[in-house]
Amino acid sequence: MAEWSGEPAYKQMAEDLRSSIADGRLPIGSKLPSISDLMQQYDVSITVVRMALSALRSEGLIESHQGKGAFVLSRTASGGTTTGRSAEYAEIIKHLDAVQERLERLDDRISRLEKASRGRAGGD
Amino acid sequence: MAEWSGEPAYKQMAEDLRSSIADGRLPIGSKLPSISDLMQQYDVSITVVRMALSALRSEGLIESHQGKGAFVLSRTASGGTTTGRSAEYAEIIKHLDAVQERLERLDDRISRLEKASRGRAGGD
DNA sequence: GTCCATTTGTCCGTATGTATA
DNA sequence: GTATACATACGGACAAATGGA
Repeated sequence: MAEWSGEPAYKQMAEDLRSSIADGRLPIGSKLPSISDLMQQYDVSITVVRMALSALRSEGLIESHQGKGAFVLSRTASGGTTTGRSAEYAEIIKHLDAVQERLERLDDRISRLEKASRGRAGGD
Repeated sequence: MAEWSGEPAYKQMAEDLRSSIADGRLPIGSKLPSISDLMQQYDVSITVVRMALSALRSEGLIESHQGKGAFVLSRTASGGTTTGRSAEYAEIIKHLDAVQERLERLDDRISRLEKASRGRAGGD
């Protein structure tokens, strides 16, 4: 994590990943680098990586799956204390956004399966 | 944590503390036992205690302060942030969560189909 | 104000289990 | 069956904040 002071490494790392997600360098649905990769890229221990990912997970930005990896769920975090009453609206939109993205991917995968199924139907 | 199986120790511990908070054995404002105490009471490692507390912290149930301890903030996870007029909001989020869970299950079923499809394609 | 014990925060390393590819 | 990848769990070290002696 090079030299910094003031803020803990895992928070800097979380903020960095948060930025990457927000500006699209890590698009919705994309897979984050593995923990091992992140350890090397940021030159930190596995603990720091896990704490950073854990933070993003509780913010609803990513989700992790055993054996698969961590994937981007949404571009915007639910910061929580946005003082405006429209924060709730934004929160709902965020959730719906994530749902839409996931539906699109599921749609795509089902289409692929259907095509494969049709292809097999005449050949058997 | 004695003998149990099925669920990880930190989740059982979190659930136990969650219950204690919910039913008032750990009133709002009260201080939780220290990490060392919890380690002995539940007979688990410091890691498990920290994971359990971390879970409660992300739920907004407790907050921790260096040198002081961990204190109960709220009795319920969703009740603390949604005050009064946003009951509608909580309702919507609940529905959205249900949708997300159904998406997870669809994801699993599609994955299974894809695996079977790949097996037919390359296995024979 | 200083010293000291307590307590959480941060960070490091490792081992094993389990799901996925 | 092997390799990858995360989940769970263990343990320890030092720093920083707190509070009491």
